[in-house]
Amino acid sequence: MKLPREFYLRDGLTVARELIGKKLVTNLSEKVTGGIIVETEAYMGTLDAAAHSYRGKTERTKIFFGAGGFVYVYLIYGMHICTNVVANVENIPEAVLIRALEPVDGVELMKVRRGNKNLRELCSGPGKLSQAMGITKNFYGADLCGEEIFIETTENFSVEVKATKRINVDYAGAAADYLWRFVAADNAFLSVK
DNA sequence: CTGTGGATCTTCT
DNA sequence: GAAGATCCACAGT
Repeated sequence: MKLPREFYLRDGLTVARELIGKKLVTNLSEKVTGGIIVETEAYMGTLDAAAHSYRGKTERTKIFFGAGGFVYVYLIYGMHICTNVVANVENIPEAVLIRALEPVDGVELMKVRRGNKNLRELCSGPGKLSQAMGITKNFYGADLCGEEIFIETTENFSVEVKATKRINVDYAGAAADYLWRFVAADNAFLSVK
């Protein structure tokens, strides 16, 4: 079952926590790839010095300020795409970064996109999973309630969710210590070894 | 197996 | 003009 718009209209921390164990799917030119979300981070707008939306609305971050359930992608370090899900209602700029997936559907296609890496290397990081899923800058603003990219519920995937500190945000002052990263406990496909 | 540095470009100062 | 929500190749152990 595809998650409805209402799922995304709640606060970013709730959305980040509940996305663990759901399945992210892309459907491009009849080619489907999908994986279980095992790692997320919440970025909480005006409360959070690490969030891109912290300093207000710009051309890049305007999608943050719209309603939840849309995709925010951006280029990091000049070479990698990061995939985020916008959370909460209009004018509350929160988002959830998808950091790792456990590959499920279209694994062969993922390997082609990633250059024949082994299963554990396909989606264990934000740049990697974006490449494996075929997500590019063209997905900026894509609707998660549409057909090309969406998140659905899963059966028989229950895990313990753990909250930890976020990755690579030490520059964000006090916000660097918030426990706003959520992981499926002991999962083999997390981005950090 | 671990550690280090290069690649590459958008955004905001 | 500098730094960033990263990844990978390559060198050394």
